[in-house]
Amino acid sequence: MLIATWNVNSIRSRIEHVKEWLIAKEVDVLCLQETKTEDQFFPVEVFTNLGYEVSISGQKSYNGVAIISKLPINDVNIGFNEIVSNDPDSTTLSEQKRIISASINDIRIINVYVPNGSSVQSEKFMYKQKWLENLGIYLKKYISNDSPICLLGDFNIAPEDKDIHTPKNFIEKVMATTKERNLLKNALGGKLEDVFRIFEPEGNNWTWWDYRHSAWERNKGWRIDHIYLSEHIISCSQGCWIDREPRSKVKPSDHAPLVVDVSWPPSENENEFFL
DNA sequence: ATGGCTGACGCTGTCAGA
Repeated sequence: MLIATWNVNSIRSRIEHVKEWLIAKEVDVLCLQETKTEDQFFPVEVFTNLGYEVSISGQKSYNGVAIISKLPINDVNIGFNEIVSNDPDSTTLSEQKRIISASINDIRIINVYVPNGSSVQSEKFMYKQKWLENLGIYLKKYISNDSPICLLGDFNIAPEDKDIHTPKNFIEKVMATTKERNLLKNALGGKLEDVFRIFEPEGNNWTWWDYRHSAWERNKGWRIDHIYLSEHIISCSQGCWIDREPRSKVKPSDHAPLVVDVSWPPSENENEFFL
């Protein structure tokens, strides 16, 4: 089972890239961020024609998340409200369309587009911090249920210095601050693991290259898109990789897709082994 | 080399992203 995340920077601008990629790579579940369109304009039929189901939460111009799945999509949650209902911030934090989750193949797939934060002095950085705190409350509900969880998306955070091409240029800058790194770590509750780092423990792996300064040509990137798995699935993961091919195209998204391969559900024999 | 691209909106500029 292949599960992927991709910030496409406008689904309507990127539809041909996404379609070609899905056909070529045979991904089962694709989570998109920055779709940048209202639900009524999302090109749903492109995906249903390929045999996928689609769940979307979009808005005009900014943000927007979607789940595209070959397997049935059940029990969809949009925004924070349904899960974090007692927090007054959760309503405000749900106005920007940045989180959608669903049950697919008995895995809780949680697709997030974490706010960028702009700069550490800005209001937007406060918003990012509140958003991450709310994500922690949201995740706690599923973690306490003992649900298999796949949390994935654009986190707009480099978890470690080795996730930045030139870390000395970005010390305590947005996406690299101790504050947001700790907020993300706390939100994960010690229960979700960054699966890419299991297979690629060294540095020099990027998922985002700035459009400016020929960052792609010079391979100056950041690793800000991640997939986090709960212990149920982490033991079933067969590989995790960044697919750089779509980033090399003409008029690309500034992000590349990140893919995880999981053997799920675990086979009977594997269950016996764990018993 | 990180203020120097890209997309949306809607109009020839402005906002936001990261």
